[in-house]
Amino acid sequence: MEKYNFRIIEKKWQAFWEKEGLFAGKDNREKKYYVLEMLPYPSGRLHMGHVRNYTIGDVIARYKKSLGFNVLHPIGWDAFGLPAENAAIERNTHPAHWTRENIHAMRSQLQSLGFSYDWDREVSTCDEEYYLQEQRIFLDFLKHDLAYRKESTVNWDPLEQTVLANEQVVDGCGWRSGVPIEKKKLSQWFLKITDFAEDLLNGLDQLKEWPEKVVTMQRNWIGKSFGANIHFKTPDGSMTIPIFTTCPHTLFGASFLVIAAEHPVSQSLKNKPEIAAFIAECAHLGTSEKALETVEKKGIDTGIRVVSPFEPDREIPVYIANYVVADYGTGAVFGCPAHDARDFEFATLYNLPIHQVIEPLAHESMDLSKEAFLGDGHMIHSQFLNGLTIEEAKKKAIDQIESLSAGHRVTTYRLRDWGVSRQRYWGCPVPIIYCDACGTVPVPLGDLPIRLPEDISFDKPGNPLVHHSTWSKVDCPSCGAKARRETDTLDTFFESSWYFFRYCTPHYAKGPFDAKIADSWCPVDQYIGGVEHAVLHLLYARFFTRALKKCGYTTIEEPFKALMTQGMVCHETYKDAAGKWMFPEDVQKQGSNYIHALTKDPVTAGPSEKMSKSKKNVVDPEHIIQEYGADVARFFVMSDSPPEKDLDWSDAGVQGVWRYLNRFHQCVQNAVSHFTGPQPLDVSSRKTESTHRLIHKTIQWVTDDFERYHFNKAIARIRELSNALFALSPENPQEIGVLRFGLQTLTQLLAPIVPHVAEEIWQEIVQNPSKTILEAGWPKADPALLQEDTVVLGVQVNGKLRAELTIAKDAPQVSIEALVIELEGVQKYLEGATPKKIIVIQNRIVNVVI
RNA sequence: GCCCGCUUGGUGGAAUCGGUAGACACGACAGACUUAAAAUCUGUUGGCUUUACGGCCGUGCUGGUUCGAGUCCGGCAGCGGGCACCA
Repeated sequence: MEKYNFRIIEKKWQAFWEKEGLFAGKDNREKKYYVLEMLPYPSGRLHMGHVRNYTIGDVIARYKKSLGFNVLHPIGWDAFGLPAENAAIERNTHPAHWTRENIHAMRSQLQSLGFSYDWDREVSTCDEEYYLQEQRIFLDFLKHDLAYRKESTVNWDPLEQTVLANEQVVDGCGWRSGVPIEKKKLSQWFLKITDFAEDLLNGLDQLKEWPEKVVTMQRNWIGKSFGANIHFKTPDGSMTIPIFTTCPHTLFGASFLVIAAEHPVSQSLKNKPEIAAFIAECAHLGTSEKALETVEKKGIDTGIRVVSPFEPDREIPVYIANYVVADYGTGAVFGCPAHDARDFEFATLYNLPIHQVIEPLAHESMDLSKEAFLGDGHMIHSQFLNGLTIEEAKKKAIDQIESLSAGHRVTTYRLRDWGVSRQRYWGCPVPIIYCDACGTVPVPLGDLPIRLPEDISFDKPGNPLVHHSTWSKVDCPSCGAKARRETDTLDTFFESSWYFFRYCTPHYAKGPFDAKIADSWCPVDQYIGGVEHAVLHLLYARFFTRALKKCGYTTIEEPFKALMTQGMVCHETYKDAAGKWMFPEDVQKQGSNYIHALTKDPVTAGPSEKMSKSKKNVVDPEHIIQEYGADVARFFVMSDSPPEKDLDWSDAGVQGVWRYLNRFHQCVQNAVSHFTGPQPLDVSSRKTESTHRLIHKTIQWVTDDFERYHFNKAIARIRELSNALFALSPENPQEIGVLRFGLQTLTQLLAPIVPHVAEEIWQEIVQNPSKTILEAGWPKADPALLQEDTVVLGVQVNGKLRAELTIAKDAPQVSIEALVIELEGVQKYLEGATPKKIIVIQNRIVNVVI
């Protein structure tokens, strides 16, 4: 078989589409459709995860275009960030240079995959054009009381004199220095996302086209909870420690109080050496919640004793503990070991009493010598709460606390304000000036953008902006005195929180975007990206949209109407005889064993895992495109798994796709020479009649599957139709009409997935068409041909399949019952008896119960 | 640790509403073509059992609801994602 020349075809059509401007989104037109894939970080080269993400988006974009939508499908670069600085340090290059080279390489890779991007809208967040607008947004947030400054804790590497990301903290030590980290308080910029906590929570109900799991994760992240602030006092009443709890009903089970190391009471005891040492030890834990929660529980008795408002005579100890979150609630909680797992662990460690206050319901089991009881039940050993359910007891306990003036009910959110300050060079500078006389002064709009200096060095530890000899030295815009610039830059999530608006008017200079045009395109109709962004990026973008609305930039509230979270791309892992990871391309398969391609030594294959550089189980998209072409790569990533599930990369599967596309191409080559003049559909034979029906059914199935994004199923249907069409003979005059119609339809159904070869074949079948295949529209199924007049029913006896019955569609129940008991397969089990019951489900199944 | 998912043949997956488990593909095996190989084409392919017809078992494990469970409910195990400075 002659292979089709993808090298020529793909280049040819990519050039044609670009010349014709086929994929330019046209502003202010009806029937808009905005499809967007998550903003990529320019890490250097495209990986398979990108290929999958962008192919899904492109298939949707092309499908919608063929349905006649005015599609907006832009792309850009999340170009600020930590990896550029790491590269600068490790390879002695400049972050800007490294980033721009990466963008250049990745752009040409994207182009070689034939994605239908409107390249005129490309944006890079590190471009002055972009971050100028970002500084403007920041100043507006400041004006509208959405940005403020406060102290917060960071991971500090004492050797490198740098702030570390949680990712850079390994086992409590700096990843480069290996020195135990410390917590350090810094004054930083925050955005008031908590102002919108309730609104962000309520908005989730409108997101009907988001995966339920993402909505749930966001709901839990916002973490609205009802509870109480309760004042514990020292017996002499000289000191009060307020605590927050969502379990006020277990107050009679309290046997200790735990406070965070950062709590003012803890800090006030630093003069005691053992307490100071413990606080210092807690500081090595860093700021990540995971570290706090998984650390071995540890505490130290402060010597302070307090009493609960309900039991003024029972003193309980106050401990400083390493597992208390300082920023949540009041940084202090009471411990009820009988009914909280963490408190139980702590109490067991320090021999603190365990008071049961909930009596389990009959079916629940409890063993307080082994673990806390967390189930449902009724209150006991709790004076006025005895006998109540948990819910009743919560309410009554808080009422009582309020009447004693010992606290009050509160609604809290787990959500904290968003810290956007980063002590790094490669980010958007915060447009603020500090003046000794005037304080914090916003940079006047006319002075924007605050550009990053180019002459920087990473020789010294810390932020190069701080070390720069002149950059931060400015005159105060307000009084003219000597002042200094803010040297912090913005979190890169800031850039990705509004880029989808910028795409609407990517070169707009008067503001972040033209409100009228942006509102006509937004919200994004379909957003596609990794589930790892389920909370942070997506929540920040939802917050930003509300904040921008508050500042008058938009009328939109929810940025993303529908969301799809695609799975990861995985590959088998390989290790050589020495146990070192190996690239798949260096491994050969020999029978059922694997060997080293060069040395022929045996190789052990491990489980399929997410492709990662560290395990070397990566396949470079570039190689696939070189060897098989973009269409094959696109087809494979769409065919093997549903988009939201993980995809296993398989070289054999790729070859299978290559064979299929060649068969398809060959079939068309064999047929086109017979396409002469008008060739009416001849459906007089059984074969052509059933194939004709199959064509229409396939249109229907594929359309339904595309609408639901079940691309792998759509492709299975396409394959089935292909198998039927490849079996027809172009030499047979009776079959040629159906074959021609079938191939034409097949090409249209394939066009969103394999656009290059489809466009080429379209030319050959339609012969000098005036439109591209997408402009020719999407095929429509004839409803009359979708109906079948007979159905095959499964016949069960006691739930087990024993026979089949072919019968007219919608046949009446009585006639089915009569026919079914006569069937040989049923008679065999009936043995002359009458069935107890016959259950008939129309057009599906019959169950004979005996 | 907490929150959220996932688990179906040798492999990826299909089964849309509780109704015939395994569509479609990969791999494997057999055959055709070929001096031969590659490529291509045709056929078989969940497991056990039976000469055959057939029978039994089977959707991570376990218990339940139902005429009927991959699908619903309870418990358990394994794997993955997120946990606020990676993006």
